[in-house]
Amino acid sequence: MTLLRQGSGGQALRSSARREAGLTLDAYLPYRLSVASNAVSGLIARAYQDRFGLSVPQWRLICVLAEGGALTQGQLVSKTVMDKVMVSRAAQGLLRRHLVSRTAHHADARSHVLALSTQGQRLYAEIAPLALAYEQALIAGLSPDEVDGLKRLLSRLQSAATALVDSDPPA
Amino acid sequence: MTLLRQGSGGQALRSSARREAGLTLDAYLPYRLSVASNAVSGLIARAYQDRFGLSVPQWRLICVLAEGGALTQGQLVSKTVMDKVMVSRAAQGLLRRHLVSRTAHHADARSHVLALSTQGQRLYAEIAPLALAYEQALIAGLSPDEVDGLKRLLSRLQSAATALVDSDPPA
DNA sequence: GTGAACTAGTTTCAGATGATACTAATTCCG
DNA sequence: CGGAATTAGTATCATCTGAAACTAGTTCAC
Repeated sequence: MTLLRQGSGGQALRSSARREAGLTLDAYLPYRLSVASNAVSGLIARAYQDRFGLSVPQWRLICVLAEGGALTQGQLVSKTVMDKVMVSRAAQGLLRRHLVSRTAHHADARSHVLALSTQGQRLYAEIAPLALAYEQALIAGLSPDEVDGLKRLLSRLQSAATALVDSDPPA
Repeated sequence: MTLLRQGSGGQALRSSARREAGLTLDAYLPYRLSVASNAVSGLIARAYQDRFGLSVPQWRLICVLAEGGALTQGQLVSKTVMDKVMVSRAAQGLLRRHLVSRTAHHADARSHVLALSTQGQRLYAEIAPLALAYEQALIAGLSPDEVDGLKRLLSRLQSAATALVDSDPPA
């Protein structure tokens, strides 16, 4: 791993400095996490895009609306971990394609309530099995315990990261 | 979790359809992975940007060059899992700041060999401890076994995803 | 009630990103 | 050798993204 070519005139940091630093990209968790996530996201994104013309943000909205019924964009923001701009844009795309309906909020005229249209529900019913098939394909060979453990650790990293963002830096 | 408000006039899919689909965003691994990764990447990216004016791609190059000595951009591509355009741009930025040197490849005039400059090495020595401190802060509370397991599972997901990209779809 | 402070959502603008096309050098192969 | 096919790296363009400004509606406090 570290032994890949370096013969060609390389003048790497004397290994003492590296050992002192203790830092290798391949062993660095944030890097590993990012690379794995990009690989998976890319796969999923291409699948939804190619087959249904949906972006990932759009798919997330559909998914949450299918679970949760009618929601305002603000509620969607908190349920999807996307910012309001992204939700707004994704919603507009879905609206154009009549996959969601938008009705005035009964008590707040600024707010709109989004819900899956019949057509949107049909699309959801079509995509959901595919989404699950991808998940299955990805975790094939892992035990249910491993999958649970993985999810738990991911949550942990996520909350650690958000905590650090707020309460600032470790150095 | 699924019980968050939905009282407000919601007409969620009858739960039978959901159970049949078996799909909940919060339980969907690619989503969890993406959210966790974004949180961590955002944290790291901001840290490097604010304190050193480095983008994550630039930091990756520095890191690999510190490990591996002098490398061509092509070698950097394969070591960083970034495409050649990204490597090219990151390299240009580092070059502008004289953090890397670029010399002609002895045997191939198309190719350039990049290496950390003295200044670049200084910067690396300064950042590395911070990077490790962030990693430590993120995995605080996890046992070494858990961390190893996590890395192993991430690798597994990554290779499953790339395999699926090539050999196409599971449905 | 009326103005200050706030929230929902959209728009705008600037920088990041990715696919594609391009240039220059190299290799392959007859 | 000499031209077709490849490769290293860059530039171009169109899209995506995020931050901040903006609009419209609401709440709060006096």
